[in-house]
Amino acid sequence: MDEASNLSNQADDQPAAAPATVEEFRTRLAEVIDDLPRRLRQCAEFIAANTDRIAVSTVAELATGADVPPSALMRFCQILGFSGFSEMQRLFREAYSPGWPDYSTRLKNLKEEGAGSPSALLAEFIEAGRLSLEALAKSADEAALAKAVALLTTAETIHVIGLRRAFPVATYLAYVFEKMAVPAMLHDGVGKLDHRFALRSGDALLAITFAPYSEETLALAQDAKARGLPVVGLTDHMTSPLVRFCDTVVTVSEVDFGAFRSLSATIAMAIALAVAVGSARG
Amino acid sequence: MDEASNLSNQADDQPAAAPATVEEFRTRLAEVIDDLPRRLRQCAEFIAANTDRIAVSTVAELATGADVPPSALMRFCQILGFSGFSEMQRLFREAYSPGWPDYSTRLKNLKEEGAGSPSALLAEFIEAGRLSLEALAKSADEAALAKAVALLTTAETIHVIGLRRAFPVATYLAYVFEKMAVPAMLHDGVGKLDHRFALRSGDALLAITFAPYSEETLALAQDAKARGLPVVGLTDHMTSPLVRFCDTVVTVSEVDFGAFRSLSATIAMAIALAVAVGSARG
DNA sequence: GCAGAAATGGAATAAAAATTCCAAATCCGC
DNA sequence: GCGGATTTGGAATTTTTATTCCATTTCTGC
Repeated sequence: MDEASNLSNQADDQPAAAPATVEEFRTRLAEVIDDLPRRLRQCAEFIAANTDRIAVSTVAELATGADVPPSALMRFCQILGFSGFSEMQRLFREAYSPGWPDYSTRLKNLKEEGAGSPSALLAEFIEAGRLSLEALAKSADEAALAKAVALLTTAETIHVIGLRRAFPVATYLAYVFEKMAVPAMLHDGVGKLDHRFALRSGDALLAITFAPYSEETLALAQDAKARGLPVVGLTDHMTSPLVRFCDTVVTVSEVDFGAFRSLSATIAMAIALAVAVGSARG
Repeated sequence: MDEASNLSNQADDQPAAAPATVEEFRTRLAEVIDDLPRRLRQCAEFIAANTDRIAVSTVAELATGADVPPSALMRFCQILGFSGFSEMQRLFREAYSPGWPDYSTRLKNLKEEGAGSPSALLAEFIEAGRLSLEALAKSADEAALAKAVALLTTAETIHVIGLRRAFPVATYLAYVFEKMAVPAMLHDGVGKLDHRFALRSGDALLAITFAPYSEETLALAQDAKARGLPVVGLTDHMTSPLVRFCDTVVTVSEVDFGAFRSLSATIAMAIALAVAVGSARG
């Protein structure tokens, strides 16, 4: 085929499937950006840095911004698989979510529904989650996190335990490890089996517990410690009883609303830990 | 002055100052909405409820949405003080701020700071969580949430299902229901038992799934629906396959970073739902 | 530095959108 | 229910915007 002889690996010899989501769009953009001629790369770079303006701009405006003629921008849209600019813009217009009314106004509105209404509760939990995340951003102990990653990276199997309120965190960790092909075992307490003998030399334990601390979690951590296995703790405070069984402790404090916590910060910390371990293991 | 004798207090006798900010716009809208003839009021109401779409829609689209002819919408823009629709749209296009993060820039920064450093990852997940929570605050559908609460409040036993990525959410819901003494059953898929016959008349199902949607969750929802039980869905998009089996759907979209999502917004929504149901049941 | 291929800029054209205008319908005070 | 004023719907018009096309320039391999 003669059309196949031009350029190298991208889509001008195929029917060209247009990205259907913003995510696909970004992937496609990243794929092509490196082997694009000068003007088209200018388009790509400008678009990558101003994706948010596609929905509300005209071809001419974007072309001016990228400092290219409109026709170059049109060609760029087609290379990405769209029939033209309009089709690309439609994607962003549909995906668009408004930047206003701004967050605090909207929270106020939600709360005005009346105390105890579902909307008001939602607003409270959103707020609690956000405060927790902000607190974590300020207080995270980078050294402890780095050490935890190091310990878990060299482990053969990672054992994860977290019960009651910590259980969702443990299950999410198990999910992420699974996806990243890291050997991991979730200790879920089904059938009151503690599976303590599944912890073998060379393994490590990642224990998660918050006040009021679970007996079972503490017991497993103690056992692992006694057998000389590395133990990483994820808990709420340095005074937690878990601390004394751990080689490294990562603390996360959640702002709670009523009797329940949002878990936002805890989960953010947990994924960061898991993904860092997954990447380090290759 | 004869022009001054028509209508009462609004601007058709003045040179008509167009609102210069979104806030002024809202004030003006509130001022005029009450003494507007039928069609124009329809415009005003639709615009008030969909202000966020002005920046990304055409006259025809908005007119269709408000169920008025385009000319009515034009007149409406002029009553508000704009020369026409375009001028009004410009206000919103300029005020617009992006609803999604600028990934390419961020990913670049991350690479420069040393890819996958645990702290950098943590910062990313914190940011993703924060954005998700803000997006939830802006986009939450209060009516759907209220309806979901109502359905679950009258149910005898609440059945909760959510697998894979949704599993942490399901377990947290189960935990909250347990703490609030709400009869609930978590369908966890242990032993590949689907426990579908545990759903009895008078019960309700709360199904949680995100793309790529779990077969098992969809199957259970379908089964419940077929048997006439109320089904509440918690999913990522109105186009989710779960939607067609549900009586009410609550959607939450998470900003993801890399392949993983923070779950912050989803969990905030889930707790709000659970606590609202728990309180309503007394 | 030459031939062929690819890329580019800008003018021409097509498509889509906004805006105006006016005849018909509706409302309102008497 | 009559006459004047207001409101309405939709077709016609104008303006803006997207898209195509092609002559000119710039690369690339020899």
